[in-house]
Amino acid sequence: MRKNEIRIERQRHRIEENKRYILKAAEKVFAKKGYSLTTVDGIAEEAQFSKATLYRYFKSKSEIFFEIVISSFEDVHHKVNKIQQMESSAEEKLRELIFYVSSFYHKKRNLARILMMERSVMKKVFNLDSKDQLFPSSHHPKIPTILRSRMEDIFNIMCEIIHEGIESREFRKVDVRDACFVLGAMIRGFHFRGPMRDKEYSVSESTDLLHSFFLEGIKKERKT
Amino acid sequence: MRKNEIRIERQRHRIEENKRYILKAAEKVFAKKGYSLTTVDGIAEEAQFSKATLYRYFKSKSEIFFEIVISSFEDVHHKVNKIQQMESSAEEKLRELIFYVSSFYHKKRNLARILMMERSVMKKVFNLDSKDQLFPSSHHPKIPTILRSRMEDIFNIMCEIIHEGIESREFRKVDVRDACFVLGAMIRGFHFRGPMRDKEYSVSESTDLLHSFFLEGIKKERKT
Amino acid sequence: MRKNEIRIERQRHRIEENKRYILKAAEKVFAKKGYSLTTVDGIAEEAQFSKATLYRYFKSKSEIFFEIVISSFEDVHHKVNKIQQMESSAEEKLRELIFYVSSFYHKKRNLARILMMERSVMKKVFNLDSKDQLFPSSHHPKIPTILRSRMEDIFNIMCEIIHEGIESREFRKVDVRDACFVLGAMIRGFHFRGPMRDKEYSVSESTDLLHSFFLEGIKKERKT
Amino acid sequence: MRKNEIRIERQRHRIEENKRYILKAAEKVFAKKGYSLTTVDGIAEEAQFSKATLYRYFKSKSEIFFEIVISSFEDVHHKVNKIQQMESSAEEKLRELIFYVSSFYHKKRNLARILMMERSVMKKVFNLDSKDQLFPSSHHPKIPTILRSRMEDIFNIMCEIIHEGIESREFRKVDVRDACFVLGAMIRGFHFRGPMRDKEYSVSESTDLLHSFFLEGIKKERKT
DNA sequence: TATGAATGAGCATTCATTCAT
DNA sequence: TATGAATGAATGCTCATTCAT
Repeated sequence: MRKNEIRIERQRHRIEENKRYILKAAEKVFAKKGYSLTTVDGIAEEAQFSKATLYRYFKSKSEIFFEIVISSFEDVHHKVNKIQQMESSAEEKLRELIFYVSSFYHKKRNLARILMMERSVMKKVFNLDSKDQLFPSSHHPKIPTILRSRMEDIFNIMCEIIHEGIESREFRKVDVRDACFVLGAMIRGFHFRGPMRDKEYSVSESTDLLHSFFLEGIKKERKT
Repeated sequence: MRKNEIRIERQRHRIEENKRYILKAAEKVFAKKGYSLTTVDGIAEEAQFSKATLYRYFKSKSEIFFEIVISSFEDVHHKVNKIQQMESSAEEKLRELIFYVSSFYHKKRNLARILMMERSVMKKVFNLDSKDQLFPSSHHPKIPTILRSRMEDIFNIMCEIIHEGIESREFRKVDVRDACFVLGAMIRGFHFRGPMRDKEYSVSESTDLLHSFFLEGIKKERKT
Repeated sequence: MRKNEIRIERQRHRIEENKRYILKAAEKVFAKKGYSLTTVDGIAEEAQFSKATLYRYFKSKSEIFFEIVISSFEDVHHKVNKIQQMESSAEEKLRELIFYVSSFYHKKRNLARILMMERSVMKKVFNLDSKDQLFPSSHHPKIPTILRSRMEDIFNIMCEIIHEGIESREFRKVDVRDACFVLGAMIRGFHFRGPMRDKEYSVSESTDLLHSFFLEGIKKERKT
Repeated sequence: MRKNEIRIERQRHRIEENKRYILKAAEKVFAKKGYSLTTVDGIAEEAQFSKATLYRYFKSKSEIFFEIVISSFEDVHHKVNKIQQMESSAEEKLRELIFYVSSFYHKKRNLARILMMERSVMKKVFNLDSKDQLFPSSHHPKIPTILRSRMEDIFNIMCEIIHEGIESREFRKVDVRDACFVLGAMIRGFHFRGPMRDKEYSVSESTDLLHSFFLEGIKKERKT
């Protein structure tokens, strides 16, 4: 039966691989076109599979999108966790965090854009979109729940880092959550710059910039 | 003939009024549904005009959207200009600016979202998007140009304010454009918070928060 | 305002006419192909409208079908009612009834076939097909209810006629409903003859046949 | 080689068994869903074989259906033949016949429904339906012929029984074929009752009912 | 032999846009 | 001028059937 096991294993592997491949292609297209303008045909073409084949691997366009999003969030979560476990000053960790989130946004800019910005679409796509009540536990059962919990995890780690900084007197006594929101906002806002900004910042440039501003503000130091 | 002129004037007026009315309705719908999910039927229904009538006033769905965006930018530009002309400290102006932009985002959140985020849609909508090359210079010929110039104006005023602050030694010697980008990012990012943040901030709360962080950073003051 | 009224009236009329026209075309196609094999494209082609236009007049393929069915039933109900009000012997009425139902089946054979035979399709199409719970009172709200009540009306009239015959001692003392079922079955079965019977009966031939068999049976009369 | 023969025999046997098994599963699904709504996937799942495997045993969805139908007809033919060979009065035989056909319809109701009713489907399935002319004589070459001849056999036996009854003066002098059609119609119609009849009849109840009505009619006996 | 994988051809439905009155 | 009517072009999704192993 060994043989059989191996074959099954190999098959599972191939399926996984194909899925990954499709997701990669899909991500490309989603990133280029946003959610609504992305057609399953388009994904299929990019992935060089037939449309019908995509439907063998995924139940729907929205599931494809969901898988992409989720897997990105897993990555972030993983990485952020690691940062938190580093043995360094809060400032150092913060820098690392900014760097990582920045590079994440840099790479996944368009994906994040969709997620955060095509909100009404996302609602239609993810939520208990009425239809899902018909096929109760088909689809990912609690799509938004998973997402939300991943997001919260990440957010909490950010909070912890800032908290540590305050404890160690590296940082001012600020409201941790407020600070966290602001930091998140800065990074996010910096990478979603709308169509205006012409200057391009590399990830490390933007990290420096954001890190410095978040730490120091722009106010001239008071002598105290 | 006088009479005729008056009538024409009256008509022009009515047309303007209708247009404004339609735009208002459209904005409501766009804000609720985003660009892709908004249908011309939907706008027509909201405006209580027939779809065909909309097409008498506007060339296309995208033009409607464009008009809305442009007019919003006019408003911002106007207001920002006013702030710049205030007789106050840079810090004061900055506060005012943050407050205004915040409340703008607050009100026009969803519109801005669309603008900044459904980028590929925007490209399709505004640019010489293949199709348009077939009907060259139909549509608003240089749609993005107008937009861009408005944006630049606004951006420049922000820069000036920060510049003044540096001159007056209220602010550190930072790169003006960098600071501007960061400030913009903070405000923008703060209002596009994605689906996670649960806490709601009023406009003045968020103004306080952002103003304070942008000025002071979170680093504990050095004694120097 | 007269003019306006007239115009509106005329429009309503045109709409009605178009609807009827489409329904007629659709009935033709449904009759030829059955429900599942009928495509909206097919109907559109038969009606010489664009597919999209059909959707202006009807919400869905199933609604089109439903309208056809309902209107047929209205006809039958109307006619059957009339027969019941005739001043004749039960036997006479019965004859009339058989004749009418026969000719109905003759004309609408294929439609009836669909209705009675593509049962699982019908279920999917008519019933609270989950989806309808989303658009609660859109669509015909109680599609099967209307149908059922029409059917019951018709059935009840049949019962009455047989009942009268028994009262007037034209007929044996049989269970009214049983007799009704059998009569219905005879007519129905006679016209849905499957692919085997080669002999063609005209409506009056079949009426004679069924009437005579239903009245007399095939048993040789007993002297009693 | 004997051994080889045995092995081949065994294989043939296994193939037969699998086929039967698949057909049984398919019948279940067809009965539940009708022809159009039945998917090959569904059959495969019910039969616990892979879809591709079904295609090793049968050329197409329609062939599967055909096999089911044919085998049902073989059964009927066999049984009807037996009834005809009974040593009893025509009335007795008739009763038996009605009982058997009734129970057949009762069991195979949905199958028969498909066969008789989804006619256009059947045409598409069985006949030289345009497509088949491209692959001439692939598929069962004369599918409907086999069917037709089975049907005729059965019909003829029915005729004989009625004929005997007339000869033996049990029955009136009616046209044998007419009577046969009517009888068939009664049974058929009684079991395809459309969606209206609420009362459920057991096979023997319905046999009694039909037998009695077919023999006696509903007319009150004349004293003569 | 048995089967997982792949797909072409369709299908119901939607929507921005044009046209005729 | 205002609008009801009409539609071409898509779009997400399905399914019978074939292929490669």
